[in-house]
Amino acid sequence: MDTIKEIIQTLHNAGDAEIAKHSSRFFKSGPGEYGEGDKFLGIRVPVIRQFAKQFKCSDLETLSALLDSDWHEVRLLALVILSEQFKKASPPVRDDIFAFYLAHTDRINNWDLVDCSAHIIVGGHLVEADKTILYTLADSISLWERRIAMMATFTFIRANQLEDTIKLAELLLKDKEDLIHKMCGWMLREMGKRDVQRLKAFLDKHIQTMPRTMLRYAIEKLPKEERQDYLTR
DNA sequence: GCAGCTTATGTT
DNA sequence: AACATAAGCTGC
Repeated sequence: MDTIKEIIQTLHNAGDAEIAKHSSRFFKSGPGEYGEGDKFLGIRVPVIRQFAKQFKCSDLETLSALLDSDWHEVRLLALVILSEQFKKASPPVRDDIFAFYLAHTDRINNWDLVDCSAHIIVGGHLVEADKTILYTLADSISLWERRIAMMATFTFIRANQLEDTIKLAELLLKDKEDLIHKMCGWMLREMGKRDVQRLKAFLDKHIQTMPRTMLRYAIEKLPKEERQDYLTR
């Protein structure tokens, strides 16, 4: 059994000051920015994924302690391990992991932490279940809970369930955060790969009020002329 | 404010 | 190896 201290020490040893400096800027950890106060060890994602294999058997208590870390990569490690465990878990264990995830959203507090896990754990749990909780998350004051809600629909889209992506995008249409505009545009685009008529219906309905970034992401896979048409309407 | 570019990462 | 995706950055 690896102790929490051993895991954190292992990550500390793998850190690189230059990468940490770059990550700190890239993930907006400055005052007033969305990642305010976050601290970085400077470890690239593929290296974290290697460590996740090494520590894949960590229990929820250990993962909870890792999520409590001030270090961004320690939290990322915990979420990669948790996501991998979810994929291989039995239904009752999946229930536990899902509940654990929702109980720790305050520590899933940057876009990469959401994007590596929400579609696997929240999407994976809800794809064959009641999805009401998504609308609670989408209504949260937390930017990250709202992003988790939309990211979860990635799994629904892959299962050809397109309805929730549209409903959530409509709920989030007036969101003030650029990171939500991007996420909605991304999922709308993915939805459009399955049903382009449905995407166009959404665009025709909302083009006057959609944030520009959401629109641009959503139309990215349309033919050039159609893209141009939507951009100049 | 917008369109296009750069870097890191994941998938096939 | 080639392609697709995210984010931030930059010049208009």
